[in-house]
Amino acid sequence: MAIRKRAATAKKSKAKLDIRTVATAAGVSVATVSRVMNKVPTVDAQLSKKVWEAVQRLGYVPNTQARALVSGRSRLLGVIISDITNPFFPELIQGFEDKAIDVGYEALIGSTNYDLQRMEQCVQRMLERQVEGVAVMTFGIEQPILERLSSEGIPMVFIDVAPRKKNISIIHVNYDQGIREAVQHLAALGHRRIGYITGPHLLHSANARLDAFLSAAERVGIRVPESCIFHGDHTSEGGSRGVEHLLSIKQPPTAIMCSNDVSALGAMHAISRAGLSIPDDISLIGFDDIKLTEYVLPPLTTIRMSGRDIAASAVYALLNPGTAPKQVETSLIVRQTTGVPPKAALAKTSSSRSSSPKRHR
Amino acid sequence: MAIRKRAATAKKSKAKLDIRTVATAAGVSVATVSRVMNKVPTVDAQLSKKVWEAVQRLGYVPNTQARALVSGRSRLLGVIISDITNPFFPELIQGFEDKAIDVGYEALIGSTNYDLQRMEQCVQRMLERQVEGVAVMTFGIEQPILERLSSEGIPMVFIDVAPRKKNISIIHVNYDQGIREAVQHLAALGHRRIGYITGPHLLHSANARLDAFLSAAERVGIRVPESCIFHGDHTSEGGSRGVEHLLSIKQPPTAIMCSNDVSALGAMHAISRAGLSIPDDISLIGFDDIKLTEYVLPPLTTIRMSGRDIAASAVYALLNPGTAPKQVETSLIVRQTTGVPPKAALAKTSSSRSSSPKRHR
DNA sequence: GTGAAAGCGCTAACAA
DNA sequence: TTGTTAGCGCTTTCAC
Repeated sequence: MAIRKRAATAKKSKAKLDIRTVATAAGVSVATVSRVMNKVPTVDAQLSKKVWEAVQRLGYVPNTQARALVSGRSRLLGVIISDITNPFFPELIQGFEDKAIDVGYEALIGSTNYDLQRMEQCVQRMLERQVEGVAVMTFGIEQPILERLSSEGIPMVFIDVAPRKKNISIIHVNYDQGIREAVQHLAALGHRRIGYITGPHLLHSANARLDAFLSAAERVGIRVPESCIFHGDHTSEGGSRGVEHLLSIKQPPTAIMCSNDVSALGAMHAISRAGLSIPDDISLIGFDDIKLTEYVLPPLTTIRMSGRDIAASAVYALLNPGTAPKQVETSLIVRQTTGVPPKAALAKTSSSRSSSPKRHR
Repeated sequence: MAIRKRAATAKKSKAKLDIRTVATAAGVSVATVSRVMNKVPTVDAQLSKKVWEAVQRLGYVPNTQARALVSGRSRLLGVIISDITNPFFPELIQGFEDKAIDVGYEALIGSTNYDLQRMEQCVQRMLERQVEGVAVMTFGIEQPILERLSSEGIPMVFIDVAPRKKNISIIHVNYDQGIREAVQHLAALGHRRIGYITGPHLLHSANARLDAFLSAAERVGIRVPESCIFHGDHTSEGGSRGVEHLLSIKQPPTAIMCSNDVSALGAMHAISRAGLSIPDDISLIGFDDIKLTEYVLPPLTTIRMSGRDIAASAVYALLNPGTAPKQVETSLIVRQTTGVPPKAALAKTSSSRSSSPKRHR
C-alpha cells in the first residue's frame, strides 16, 4: 500500500505555491519565470504570456524575503522621527511612505521619542531588516545613529545639518524665504514691533529660523530688542509663556512670530486669555503649516514647510547617494491671524497700549 | 605568485559579516550562534557568553530576511487605513507601530485613499512581504481585500463589522457609552433640543453612532425630529453645512453633536460665522478626540475613542486569531464647548431665538 | 532566448 | 548540549 501523500483533504490545500509551481504550470524553467516576474526584456513574448497566465491562474505572489535574500536588496527605506505627538510628522511620514512605494520600496518607520535607547532599538531594527537607506528626520544630529549606520555604508539623509561623510546627505531648508515673506507682510501691514517666540536652544532648525527672522527684520529696518525674543520650547505651553512675557514688556509687540505652529497655538490661547483679539489687537504667525492651522479659529497665518516635500527629497537623496538633494522651500500662507496693528499702538507715545486692554467679549 | 585575494585594502573591508563569521570567531558552530541569538535556553552559559562577545566585537546583526525565509515567519503585521488626511489615523498608526514592536513585530502601513486600485496594491504588497496578519482600519468592509487575504488564511481584524470567517476577528467599539454620557451631559445642562450631524450613509461607524445618539436621547426623554438630523460626510464642510441647516429650522437646537471631530471643527467655524458664540449660544460636542480638539479655541468637548486602544486591540487580535478582541470603550471628555443653553431658548415660546441673533463682536 | 545549478544567510531536524 | 547539513524561495551566472 502506497503511502498517501496528499497533504490535505480539506479545501485548504496550501499547495506551496512557489516559483517552481508556476514554472511547471507554465511549462518553463524557474529561471524564465523569474525573468518574467522581473520584466527582463529578453524573454520571448509567447513564453512570457504563458507565464503571466499561470501566475494569474494560480494567484502566485513572489516572496519578497527570498528575493531580498538572494539579491541583497531589501527594498526597504527607514525613516526616523522624534516626537510622535508633533503634528508635523504625520504628513512627512505619509509623504515618505507614498514616495517610497512610488519607487518600489517600503518604508520602515521608527520614532525615538527623544529617547536614546529607543533610538538604538530603531537603528537595530533597521539594520536587521537590511534597510537600503535611512532618513533621520529628527531635526537634530543623533550621534549614536551615525556610528552604526554610517559605518555600514548605508546612505543616510539628515535635515539642515549632519557630519560630513560620503554616504550622508543633507536636505537644506530655505527658512529665509518664508520668514522674509512673513516679516515683509507684517511690515507692510504697519507693524514695527515684532515679537519672536523661538524653540529649544540646541535645535538647529529653531536657531536657523531665529537667525532668519533677525536678518529679515533688519532688512526691513525693524529693530528687535532682546526683550522681544522669548526662548520657548516648541510646545503649546512655551507659546503661552512667550505671550505672557511679550505682553508684559514696556512696549509690547503688535505682532508675534512663532518658531512653530504648536507654539503659535499656545500663543493664541494666551492672547485670548489676556482678553486680546487676533488679529485686531495683535497679529500672529506660526511656522510649519500643520493641518491644525486651517481648522483653528481664526485660521492661522503661517509659514509653510511641506513635510511631503521634505519626504520626497529624502527618498530621492537615499536612492541617489552621490547627488545633492533638492532644497526645500518655505513660503508664507496668509490666513486670518494677521492684520493692521491697532491705532493706539501706532501712536508715538511710549505707553502705547492702554493700561487696561479693552476686553473683547 | 598567488593571487591576492584580499577583498579590499581600504578600511571598508565589508568582510561579509554573517553567522558563520561569528561562529568561527567564537569557536562554535553556526547552530550554536543561532541558538544564542534566539535565546534558546539549552545553551551552555560559557559558550553563550563567548558568542555574545563575538557578536558584540564584530557588530553582528542577524539578517531578518534570511530568518524569515527559513522560519516562514516574517514578523510583519499590516495595517490598512483609508484617508491619510483624517487626523484620527496618526495616533492609531503610531499605536499599532508601537504595539507591534513591543511584541517583536514590524508594521507595514498602507493607505487606500478610498481607491480600490490602491487597495489592491496594498494587499499585493502585504502578500509579497508575507505579513502574518492584517488590520483593516478603514471603518468599512472592503470586499477585494477579503478575497485575497482571507483565502490565504492570513489573520485579519476589522472594526465594527466584517464577514464571518474563522481567520477574521472584529473589534467592537462601544459607541453607546460615550454617546450616552454626552447626551446626559447635555440634558443635565438643560438642553432639550439637540441637533446631530452624522457621517456618510454607508459608513457603519457613522450609523452606529447615530443609532446610539437616538436611543440615548430617547432614554433621557428628548425627542429628536428628523429636521434635527443632518446627513454630513465627516468633513469640515459637512459640519459647516450641517450647522447652516440646523440654524435654519423653526426651532434650532441649542446643542449639536457631531459624528466626528473634523465635522465639529467645521461646525465651529459655521457657528462663529453665524455670529453665535460657543458655548453661550450653542453647545457643541464632537467625536474621536483627535489631537486637534485640545488646541482649538474653545477646546472642544468630545467623545474619546482611543486610536491607541484600537491599535492595541488589533495587534492582539492578529496574534491570537482564535480569541475575541477586547472591546474598545468610548467616553465623554468635557472641555469648553458645552454649557447651559441661552435663557431665550428655554422659554416655552416657539420662536425662542430672536430673529436677528445678537452678533458677538 | 532558455535552462541547470549554485548559493543568499539563516533555522531546524537529526546525529553525535 | 553541540555540530552537521539540508533546505527556505528566489536570482543569477554560466552553458547551451
